[in-house]
Amino acid sequence: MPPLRLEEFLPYRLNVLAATVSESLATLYAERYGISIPEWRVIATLGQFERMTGRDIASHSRMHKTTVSRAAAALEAKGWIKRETNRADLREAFLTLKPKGRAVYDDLVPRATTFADGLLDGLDRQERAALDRLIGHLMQRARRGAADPVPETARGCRPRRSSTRC
Amino acid sequence: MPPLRLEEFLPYRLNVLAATVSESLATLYAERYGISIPEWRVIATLGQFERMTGRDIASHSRMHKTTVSRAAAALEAKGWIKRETNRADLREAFLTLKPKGRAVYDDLVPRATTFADGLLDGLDRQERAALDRLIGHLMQRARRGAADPVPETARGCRPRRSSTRC
DNA sequence: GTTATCTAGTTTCCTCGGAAACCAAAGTCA
DNA sequence: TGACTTTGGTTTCCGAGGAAACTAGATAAC
Repeated sequence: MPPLRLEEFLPYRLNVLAATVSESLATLYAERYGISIPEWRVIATLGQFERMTGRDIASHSRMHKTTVSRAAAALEAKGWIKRETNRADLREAFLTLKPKGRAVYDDLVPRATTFADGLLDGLDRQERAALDRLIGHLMQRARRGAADPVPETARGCRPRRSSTRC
Repeated sequence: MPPLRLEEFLPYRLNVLAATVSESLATLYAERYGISIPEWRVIATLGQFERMTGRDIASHSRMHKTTVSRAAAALEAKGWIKRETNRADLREAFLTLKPKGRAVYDDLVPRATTFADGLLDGLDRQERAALDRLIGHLMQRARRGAADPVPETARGCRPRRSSTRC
């Protein structure tokens, strides 16, 4: 049996890549405003949609609801976002950016965009399109549990854990 | 200024992709042997190189040395790996798989390979080659700090943290 | 040779964030 | 109406792992 070469193993490579990119990008958020990535994601989501409940932010940004809850609490404490209880459903609250939060968003977005552009630098249109499609493809496969033959009954409560993946 | 669409933001997509893939794959390791990903990486590295020091495992698998230390301790406690102090340098120890560890490796490798193949399923040769090159390209750009114009002096001690990235 | 620096590896401390429990408000069904 | 369930959100608890401190051995400088 040929040994597995870890450095060529796709899940491993994807993970190292994502970690490297994130590490580099997190520096940008952290060193300018001292915000965490969950906080950035909440800001980014609110910047994009104006007004959202925690539940919707969680589903759109693919974060755990507790993560969103904590990030939102931190942002509210800083006075960057506003929380308004929904009169029609008292369980939930609409979150919106306050001017200070909007200012942070407006400052970070071009930097984030520049960063992402830097990653793509040197790739032509076809390659960028290919990247786009490939990520979509892999995402879809990964979501379907890839090659796992696990019956439906065993699904639905995957163990979540670990930041160092693969 | 156009708002940033988080779901199209490359670092975010890479991170969600890596997280999804890892989550799915981690199930495979965990449900068969109850091992963590750091443990898997140590096993995979030793399966590939036979005999390595903790330092080398850390650098090859891109894990923090404390993570390797703990994973190795756990594997040693299970009797899956053997630790032999290097007589020529008493600080370090060579790690090797013991038969039980080798058996786990031999069982997991084909499953991991099948999983990775499942991700690539439906892609032709060109697309697979493109994926390979694109990951390499992005990796290289990300490592160079992408588009950050930060002077050299400020580098070298990036803040590390957070598993939910971007 | 002795002192200072460096390095492999472990341990301690602390933060992050997921799981599970929990709370309060809806929704459902009799 | 009242029990049971479901859902948005928070809190409590705990495990993972990075930072920093530490140990012990190696290397360099003098």
